[in-house]
Amino acid sequence: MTQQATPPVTPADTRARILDLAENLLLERGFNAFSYQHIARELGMKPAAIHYHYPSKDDLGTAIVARQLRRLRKWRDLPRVAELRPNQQLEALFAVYDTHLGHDRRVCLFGALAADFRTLPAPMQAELRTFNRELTEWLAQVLAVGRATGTLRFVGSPAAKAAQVLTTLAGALQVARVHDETPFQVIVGQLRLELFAQ
Amino acid sequence: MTQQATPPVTPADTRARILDLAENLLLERGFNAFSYQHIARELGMKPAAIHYHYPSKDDLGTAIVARQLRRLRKWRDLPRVAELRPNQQLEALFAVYDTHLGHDRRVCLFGALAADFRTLPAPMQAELRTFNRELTEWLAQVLAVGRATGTLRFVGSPAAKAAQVLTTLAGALQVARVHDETPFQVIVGQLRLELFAQ
DNA sequence: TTCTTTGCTTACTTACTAGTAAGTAAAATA
DNA sequence: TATTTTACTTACTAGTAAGTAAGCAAAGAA
Repeated sequence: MTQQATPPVTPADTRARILDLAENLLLERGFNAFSYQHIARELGMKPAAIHYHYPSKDDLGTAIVARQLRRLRKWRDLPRVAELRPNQQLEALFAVYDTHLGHDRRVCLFGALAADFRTLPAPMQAELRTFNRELTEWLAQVLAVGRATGTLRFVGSPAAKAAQVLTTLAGALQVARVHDETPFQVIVGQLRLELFAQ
Repeated sequence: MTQQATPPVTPADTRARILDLAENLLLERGFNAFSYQHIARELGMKPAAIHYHYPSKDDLGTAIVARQLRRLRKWRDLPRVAELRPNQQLEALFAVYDTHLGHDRRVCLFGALAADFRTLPAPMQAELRTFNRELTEWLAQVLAVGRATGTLRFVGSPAAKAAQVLTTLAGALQVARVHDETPFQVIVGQLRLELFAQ
């Protein structure tokens, strides 16, 4: 076997890889069901090495949510997304949730943390609240414009509809985990049927 | 202080009280965030006493879900529920979820277990699948009759709508936990607005 | 070239986890 | 009344959790 030309793992890489692995474990098993040992083993390191980068599990958990919040803001403001018409923006949102299915039926961040919410460190709770609030506000705006321009259809206030749709999407990924992909597709199909005009 | 005339705690009581406490802890903190010690402390007993009644945590967890399944079947078949008209049956379902809010914003069984699903013992997973399936089938029937008799209104298949509504309700309790009661009321209000004809 | 910082490992502590085995007092049964 | 069963406690095992402190090799900076 000749030596593999794998690029060297820089310190910054390690920090990011820890965060990636932790996020994966969080979305697959929940915050209280993964440990520094799980991460360390997959990285071929010792648990203490993880503590070097993220001193406490609180820090690590908070970093995961903070990164997702940064990603949300970035995604939302991407020209590719921001310049779409409302019905296409909604379809783009569905696509994000659909992606989770492909990744071993991972639930979304909110769905992963809501049940264990009271056992989470306070900064993590705060970040998750902000995450959910900003996402809901964004969707409410999308829905409002969509209805005004005739590409989307619903009754009630955009804010209420946005809260309902996001809640349904988070729940749909959970149902997919418990059963299989089918109920997720059925539920999102129902959302499409109701929301898209014509 | 004169002696209190508290009724004696019978063995059967203890078993039920353990199950009650465990269910409470499960719905408040998640399956992986409570231990036999938590239960024992609140009962004024030693953890080993809990093992006497429920040898393993798997047994205890499975017993919780099995009891909820029995309760669902009992509730569903209650004359007080079974003899209602579909729109009233739906309102009765909403009332059950509303009750959770009053109990310290407990999430529902499904919402409590879905995220950690992969870390659950197999028998617990099986019971939860049955629970969710039976509840969905019941609601699908309610919706089908409701639409046929003109008291409920929706597009698409009753099965798809039932899956969507239940998913939304489970998610709404999770949102209530992360924020406060308001989003739950908003979401259920939206469901009422859409489902109840006129 | 020396000094400092970085990114770890080794070795450890404290606390908690599920679970077991043996003993015991009281109640139920024969 | 003697025996067994019930419902525990005490005392333990073995494993895992988060977290810390000290040491160390390599890289970077002075």
